[in-house]
Parts: sequence; structure tokens; C-alpha cells
Amino acid sequence: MIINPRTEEAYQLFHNGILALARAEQQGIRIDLDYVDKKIRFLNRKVDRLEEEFKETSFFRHWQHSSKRTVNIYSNEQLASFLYNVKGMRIEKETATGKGATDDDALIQMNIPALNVLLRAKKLKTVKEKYLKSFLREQVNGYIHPFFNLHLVVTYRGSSDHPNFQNMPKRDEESMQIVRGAVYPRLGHLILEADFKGIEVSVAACYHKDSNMLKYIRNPASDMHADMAKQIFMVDDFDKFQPSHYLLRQAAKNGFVFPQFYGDYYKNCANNMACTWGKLPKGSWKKGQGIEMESTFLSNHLISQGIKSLESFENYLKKIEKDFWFKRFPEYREWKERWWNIYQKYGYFTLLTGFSCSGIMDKRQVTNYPIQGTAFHCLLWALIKTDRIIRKMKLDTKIIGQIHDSLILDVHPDELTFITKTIKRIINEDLPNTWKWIIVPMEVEMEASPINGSWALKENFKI
DNA sequence: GGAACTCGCCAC
DNA sequence: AAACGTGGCGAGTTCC
Repeated sequence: MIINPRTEEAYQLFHNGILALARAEQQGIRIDLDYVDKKIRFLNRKVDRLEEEFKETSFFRHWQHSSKRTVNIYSNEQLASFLYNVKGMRIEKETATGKGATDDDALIQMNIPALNVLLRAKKLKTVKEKYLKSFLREQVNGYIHPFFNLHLVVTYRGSSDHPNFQNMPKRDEESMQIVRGAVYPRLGHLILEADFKGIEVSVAACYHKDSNMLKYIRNPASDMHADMAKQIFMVDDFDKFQPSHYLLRQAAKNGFVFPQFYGDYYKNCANNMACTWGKLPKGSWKKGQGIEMESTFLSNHLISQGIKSLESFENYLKKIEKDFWFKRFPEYREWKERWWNIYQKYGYFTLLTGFSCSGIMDKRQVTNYPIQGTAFHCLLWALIKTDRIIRKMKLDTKIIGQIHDSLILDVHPDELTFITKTIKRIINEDLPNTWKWIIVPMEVEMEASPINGSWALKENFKI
């Protein structure tokens, strides 16, 4: 990729950005090495036991018996061959190259108890090999110094490596505890994380200026994902503080709204939603499955509303998709068309921050790249400004990293109030004052670890 | 013995 | 007509 800043401002952003990020790299992040050593030994034993347990199953014996060589239980190729050629399992899910898949999803669907043992062994092995061991490999005097690159991503985002600081487990509680439990602030300090709230949606709105979307973003009382949940799941008195409704909102947000923004379409959305939140199979649906609602289940509710199979859910979502792009956010749709036309005519497009993208791109890339890049540039701008103030004031607090839309700092407790107020001001005020194309409020959310507490213990932090 | 490929999985 | 964007990285495998 060729970094192509078309304006002085774009050049300065990356010039100053890489210097600020270099200081974060130099600062480094403290790792509890004793803990990592102990965890690795503990996981070694645990994985060994799981491997033994798996090798005693009749599933494995059949697998080994059918194979000419010694089976490697971690070989997806060998597993696929056994499942799909020997056992004759039907291919429900394919890999990118059209072969039978052996990922989490595919194996769970097969409902073979022995495979759960294998999956658990794989998960713990990943945590150990990919994260914990990389800490030991990369640490110097108990600190890792992840690289934060600005020259590797086609969208003008950043990336991180050796080790990658941007993909540590978060959603899976067990993996999160194991990995982030190794990451600490300096002695007497705490870890602070400042996240832009919904930055990609906000930045997208600065491009397309869709009036309905602007209303959603500017009015804190409105809730796009709740409205979509109401529509998709046909719930009249929606209350997002009720646990089941909260889950429906999550389903609408992560199963429909975001995938649609990235260019997905109703069939995938329907399949994924039915599978993830409804635990519903292809064909006609059974009662008693999926998200538990007040006195019923998601599957019962959908069936009672006349949606009795995946096919019928797909058709229903097809209409919702049409409504979404033609009635709800028509100007967003028109922007995507305009932006695609500009690219086709000139062969490139220029981001609001002054970087230009050229080369062969499809429509989804053309409409996603400017949003992804520009959103990151908001974070980078805030990072540079924060770093400048930290140095000017000679603070003991230091920036230690960046995760696309969040800033991670190692904070001296005495400076906590000052630094949180400063970051808030930078994001709420300084940034929109500097970049006039920002036409929506820029908001920040913060989380903090306890003093001397690991990153696994971070909690919401009220500013 | 390393490059290149595929697959799978972690993050945003 | 077809159908989710961006990375890093471990592992197994094949090719040279």
C-alpha cells in the first residue's frame, strides 16, 4: 500500500501520530511474569488432560482407526476429512474455498460430545500459545513494547504487532481473565481506557449526512438499535432495561444494523440471528428455543407472529432491509451510490481527513474504507493532543497504546482527575472545533482498573 | 528449512 | 449478480 496524504494536514497527522505512538511503544506495558509462568504451566496440564480425555473417546478411536497416519488432533484438514469423508457428515458450513468447515460453529452444530472436549482443548491452547507465550517472548524487564504501525492498513487505520495489543480476548470471560489478568499498570498506577462512543456511526453520518441518522445521533433519548429490535422482533412495549429486551437489542445491533452498515444482506443476517440468538435450525422451528422472554421463548414469539421457519424469517428480513435503506436511512443509501460513482469516475476518493484511497476496490470497500479510516483519525488526533499535554505538563501518566477507537493510559492516581477531564475536553470540544466537518457530538466513555489492579479488573469509570 | 497457502480465531 | 469491512498470528500443509 502507498500512504497517500493529499493534504499537508493529513501528512502532519501521521507524522505527529507516529512520533506519539513511538513514545507509547517505548513506555511499554507491565506484565506479571510470575503469573504468566504459573498460568502457562497450569494450562499445559489442563490441555494435556483434555487431550487424554479426547483420545479415550470412541470418536477419536474411530478417527485414528480410519487414518493411515498418526492423527494430529489439531489438524483441521485431517478432522474435515474424517468428518465429511469417513463419517459422511453433511456440510452445513463451508470454508472460504468451499470445503467443509471445522470451526467452532460447524463442530457445535454436529452435536458430538467428544468434539466439545476438543474445542475446549483448542481454546485453552490458543490462549496459552497466542497470548501468554507472546508476553514472555516479547517482554524486556517485565514490560512488553507492542508496535503501533500507521503504514500497513489500506484504510489508513493503524495496526499493532509483536505482540498485537489490539486483539486480546474481551467477550469470552474465561479467556479475558487469563490474558488480561497478566497486564498491569506500573506500581502504584492504574490502567485507564478512553473509548470513542459509536465513532464509526458518527463518522459515517459526517459523510452521508442522512437526516434520520443525524437525529438518532444528536438526540440522546433516541435509540436506533432499540427501534430496530422493536421492528425486527415485533415487540410493542420495548423496555431496554428488561434483560430479554436488552438481548433483543443486542441481536438487532450486532446481527442486523452493523452487518448492514458493512454491506451484508438480509439472508446472512437472518441466518446468523436465527443461529446465534434463536438457536434455530433451517426449516421449520420448534418452540422453546432462543432468548428467554418474559413468559416465553424467542422461537415461540416468532412462531406466534407467523414466522415459523428460517425461510419465512429471511423473507421478513428482506422487507426490513428494504425499509431500512429506502425509508429509514435513504440519504445514507444515496451517499453510498454517489461515493461509488465518484470512485468509478476518478479512480480514487479522498477522506475527510485528506488521505486518498486508490487501486481496485469493490463497492463495499469503497463505502467502508473512508468511514473506518476517518474514525481512526479522530482517535489518533486525540492521542496526539493528549500526548502533547502529558509532555508539556511533565506528567507521570503515560499513553501505552491504542485500539482503533480507544486510548489506553498508565495513570498516576493523583493525575487521574486531570487526565480524564482533559481527554474529555479534547474529544468533546477541541476535536470538533478543529475539524469543522464533524457535525455530530463526539463522546467518550471511560473504564479504569483499580490501582495496582490488572486489566481484567477494569470497570466503568464516571467522569 | 523457509515461503506461501489455508484455516481458524482474537480484536475493532 | 452477489452478498460483512480491517488487521495479526498460530497451526498444519505443501511446494521449492
